Amino acid sequence: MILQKKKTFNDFAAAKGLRSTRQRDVILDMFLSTHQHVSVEDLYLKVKASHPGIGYATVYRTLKLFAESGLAREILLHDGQTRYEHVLAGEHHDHLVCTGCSAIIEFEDATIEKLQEEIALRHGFQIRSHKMEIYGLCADCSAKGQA
Amino acid sequence: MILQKKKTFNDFAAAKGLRSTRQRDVILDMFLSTHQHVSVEDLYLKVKASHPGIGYATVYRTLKLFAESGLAREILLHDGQTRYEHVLAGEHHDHLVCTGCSAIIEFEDATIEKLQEEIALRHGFQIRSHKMEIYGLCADCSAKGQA
DNA sequence: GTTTGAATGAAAATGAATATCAAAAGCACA
DNA sequence: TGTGCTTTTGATATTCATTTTCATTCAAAC
Ligand SMILES: [Mn+2]
Ligand SMILES: [Mn+2]
Ligand SMILES: [Zn+2]
Ligand SMILES: [Zn+2]
Repeated sequence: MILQKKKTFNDFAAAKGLRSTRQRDVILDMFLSTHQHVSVEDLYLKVKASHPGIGYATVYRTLKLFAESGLAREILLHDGQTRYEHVLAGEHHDHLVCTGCSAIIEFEDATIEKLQEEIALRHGFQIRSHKMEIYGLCADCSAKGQA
Repeated sequence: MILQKKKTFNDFAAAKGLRSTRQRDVILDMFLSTHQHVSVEDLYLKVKASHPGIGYATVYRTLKLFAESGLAREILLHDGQTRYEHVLAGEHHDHLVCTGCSAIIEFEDATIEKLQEEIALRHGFQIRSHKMEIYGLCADCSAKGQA
């Protein structure tokens, strides 16, 4: 699993003629050990804890490379912070975002995806990507709100 | 139509105890005379042309008020600029965004909206808002790409 | 008219993302 | 293993949209 992902990135790097560096190895390890939806700041702090020499800009640049390699996906929610999440092969999902506690719930809906394609077709539009986010209160937060 | 919208804002302002100012009147008129999806910068320039005294910050603040009053909707596409669009009573739509020419096509799909509600229900999630954007190439741009 | 607090506008501050550039490091080749 | 060339890095500066600050102006209640 993790080895497979490292291979994905190494193949990408090789194909692009990128050099292999200690920094990129460390950042990749750290990214693979995180859970969903890390902000650049989050990951930077995590990296800095064990490798204080690694700079901010490098984390930014490297995460962009991960996204480009297909390893990660960049997501922009409504808080002005870019986040990155793991991309599982052939999988796609969208998000429920709690405005109370910032929890993010993932979901997949094949019917919606299909309908999106039909809409695009109807407008002669070629889909390259899409985003769909539902904002509101998660179960916990709406329970608390009423208590 | 326009009178109705002015009333919407005036009622909101009254309810909130906001004062009525020349600036807000001008900005409202200008906003109502624009077409879809104005950026703050766009509107500021338009306002400045006839009312050079009105400041940047006031346009920002006032557009936020319009959104709060239900008159306008804030939309954040992937170009780092907040835009505002008119809200027609009881209407909702989403966007197809062309990454070639920046054209924005609006669409509505009741089935998708319904499915979103079902998904939320399944997760005990209370929807407050949602966004759905499809990025890609519009008919014109994909035709040009092939030519 | 006077008073009082909200609104305004110019300018400064913020904050995320990107660019700059000298120093460090990877890598091909001898 | 060393040399030379090029990429990468990291500290810092810069950019750009947005927000904040704060002295001044103004709306509106008295
Ligand atoms: Mn996710
Ligand atoms: Mn629209
Ligand atoms: Zn929550
Ligand atoms: Zn186009």
